[in-house]
Amino acid sequence: MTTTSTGTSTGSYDHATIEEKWRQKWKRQGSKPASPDPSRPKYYVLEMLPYPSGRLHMGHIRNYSIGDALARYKRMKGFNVLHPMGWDSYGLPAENAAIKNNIHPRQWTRDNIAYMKGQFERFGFSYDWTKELSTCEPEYYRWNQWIFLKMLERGLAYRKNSKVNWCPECATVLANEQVVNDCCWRHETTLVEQKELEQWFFRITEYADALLQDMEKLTIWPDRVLAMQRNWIGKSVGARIDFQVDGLAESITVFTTRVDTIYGATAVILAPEHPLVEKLTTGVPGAGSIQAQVEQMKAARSTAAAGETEKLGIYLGRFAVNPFTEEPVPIWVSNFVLMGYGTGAIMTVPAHDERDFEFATKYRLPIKPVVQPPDVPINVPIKPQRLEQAYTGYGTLSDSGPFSGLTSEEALGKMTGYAVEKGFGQLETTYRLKDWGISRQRYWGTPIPVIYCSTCGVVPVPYDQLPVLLPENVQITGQGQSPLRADPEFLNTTCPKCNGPAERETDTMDTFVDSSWYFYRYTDPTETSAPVNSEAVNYWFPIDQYIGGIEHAILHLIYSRFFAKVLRDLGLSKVDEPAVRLFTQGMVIKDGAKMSKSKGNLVDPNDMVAHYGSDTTRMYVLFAAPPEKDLEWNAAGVEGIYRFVGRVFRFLSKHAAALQGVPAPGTADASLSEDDRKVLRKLHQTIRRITADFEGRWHFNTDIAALMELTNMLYSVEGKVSPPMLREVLEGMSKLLSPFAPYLAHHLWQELGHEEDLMEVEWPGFDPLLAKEEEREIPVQINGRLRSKILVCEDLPAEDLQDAALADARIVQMLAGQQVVKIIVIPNKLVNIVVGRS
RNA sequence: GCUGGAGUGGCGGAAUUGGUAGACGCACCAGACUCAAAAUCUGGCGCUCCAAAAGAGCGUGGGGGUUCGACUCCCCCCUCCAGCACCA
Repeated sequence: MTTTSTGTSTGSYDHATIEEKWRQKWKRQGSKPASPDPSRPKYYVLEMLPYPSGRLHMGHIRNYSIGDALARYKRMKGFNVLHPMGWDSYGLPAENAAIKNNIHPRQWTRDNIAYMKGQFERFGFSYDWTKELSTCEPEYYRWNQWIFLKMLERGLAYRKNSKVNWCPECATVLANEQVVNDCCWRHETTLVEQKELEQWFFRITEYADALLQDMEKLTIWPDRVLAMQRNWIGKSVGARIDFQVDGLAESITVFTTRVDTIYGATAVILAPEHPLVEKLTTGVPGAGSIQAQVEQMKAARSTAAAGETEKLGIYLGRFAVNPFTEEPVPIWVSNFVLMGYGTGAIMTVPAHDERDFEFATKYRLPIKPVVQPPDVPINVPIKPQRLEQAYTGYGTLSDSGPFSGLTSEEALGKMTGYAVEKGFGQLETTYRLKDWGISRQRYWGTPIPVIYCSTCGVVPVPYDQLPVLLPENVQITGQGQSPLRADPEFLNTTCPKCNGPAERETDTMDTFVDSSWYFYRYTDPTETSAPVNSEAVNYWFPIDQYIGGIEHAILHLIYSRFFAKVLRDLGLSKVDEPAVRLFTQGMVIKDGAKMSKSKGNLVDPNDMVAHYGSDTTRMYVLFAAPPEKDLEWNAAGVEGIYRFVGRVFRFLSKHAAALQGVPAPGTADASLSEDDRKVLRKLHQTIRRITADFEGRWHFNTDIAALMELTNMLYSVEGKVSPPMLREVLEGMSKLLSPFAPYLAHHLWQELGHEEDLMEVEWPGFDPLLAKEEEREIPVQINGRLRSKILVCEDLPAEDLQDAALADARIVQMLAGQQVVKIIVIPNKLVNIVVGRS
């Protein structure tokens, strides 16, 4: 299908020659560095930076084709555009490659970057490479350390011993966000274990409310991303209530969002891991057996896979006193109560909670309704024995002492207030979001800049000793302990405070730290005195458009929002949110599954480029589906785009020489032939359509369809259009094509005799008068059914349109003997004649 | 279960405030060019009835509703995808 023609202007389409020519030219020119320019509106368009895995995949190409189309459009619209690219270059695959192939991770990473950068260039993506950064280089990661130290000063970084997620496959700790269905996010079938370790955490929970609140500013983020984040943060407002343990000087604090149901509480249930379990069971009859059962429950839970597990209960042999009713309720332990949420203890209200209902039914606990649904009269309480399921909605309180008769909404406030007043409760807001564990027991990451001294304790590395360089010659084992521990030169140091012998922290940071703020650094990656150049950041921020995959909806995008707030509070930036607009593109699917190495359904961008060229590949991924939807790969579809590109090329090749030096056409109606007017109209309609799309919903598939229609029309009027008009339309076409198929567009532009760079040319405007149709086919309906069509001139007034419709021969015939009840006339749209039924 | 999204020809998809459903592309069919093929150019192409044309009927997951008119708005239901999931 590719030819070996020389690529002369009359040959068939030879993408290889054309694209190579422009690639060389662009390479010679180099990137034009974007810099702050207050005289022009700025536009920061950002695509998520890739991990340098070795080569780009189709998902990347889709992501970057969308971003590049936008960047090119905005540039032509006169914006000062920042469009950077870099490398998220720390991470496990480099280490695994090192173990497997005996190559240093840095070497492996740099080789990959060099290769992938070549791919970027081959695709003609218009990045400002002067802003390139790579997170594994000290110029970048030293600022991870700097930010860490600032966070440490502010209590936003802290160390604690805690249960953490451990992936045996990765041999490292994972953040909660990296655990998917109890498995590792990178090893979907490897169950994550719980390990007790000393770890560093970022106090993201400090910003939980801000992260939730500021979502209101993210009005142009996809709903599903906002929903996922809201869900992940999981705020719930409720109360803590203390239940005194009968016969012990202890109380059990439960968390509830439904204090209004507390008169219906018939038990208190603890998580098996609850610290009070041992004390509570000491001295009760059968203590040994009870404790053994609890231990068994704990063990069963830690190995249980995801999914529904049967609710099991163990009665502890003790009672606690409901502070509202002052009646004793039994204390149980159950596997459905989670230690990691709330207080690890709940009150059970079987009548008003489905889980409690199930548990109470199984263990024959009393079910006492205390909230009446709005449609049931208050003086007819639901009989417990007739209760078939819990009523979980709000309603009116009954059997609730002095609170009876209140609505749930009223009761929540009043009863919490009462508990606070009496000293056995307090208002409490809980979050599902947990602090971000950032320690990783791996080599290829940013060293955590902390020193442990036996006399001074935890000592931060002084700022003037940054960066703490990652040593290069280290034995990478993947054995579950940071390889840095085995490097005495790195490990052993002196304490900055007392000068005594000390050890460095040997864990490295989660690589999500790297990608949480890289887009700030892009604005000036050469800054040496701070993580960011504030002047540059203040000019470019916020990001006007961020584009990437939905898979980062929680991980990267929540961490980035957190960092934005931290950097703001450190005075490094002024924005609350990093990106005002987020666009999440759909996945690339083939044979019913997401393209992936493991599924074996990859289409290699390199093969596509070799066969069809960059323009065809880029246009295909934009044409096959609207960008937010999943894209089903279809090899025959690529052929279709290739044909279109060739069609444009051949048309131009045939006419370009004759059009050199031809003057611009007049646009005065009278001077133009019918075909000239027709093709000019189509051009202006196409400009209108594509411009509107860039400003709106980005349905590039329909824009490319519009360009196909324009091309089809060019063929249909070939030989009938005047040379000035042909030139006008082809120039317009070059501009309209340039965001999607830059090589072809530049080629057309040059063939038409232009010296200037098409990228610097102004985006075409459209003239509504020129875009206007002269005639229009109007459907005529009878009782809503299409019966005829009439051809009338554009904007024909309603009365005339009605007359024309009623004069139509077919309509006259069909209306014979009918009673016309009403006629609906919508100018430029339709006529609908309503006739009476007889 | 909760949250978000989707369901339109053989396929990908189009229809921006309710107004000709199926733009554009793929596949398929036919014609031109050719000794022939490929490539290219041109035309056809939702389904059913009819030999065909003319024409008629049906048709946007299903059922109801609002309207002169519904892929589009309202109510109920089904299916699929994604995320979360014993969160008190």
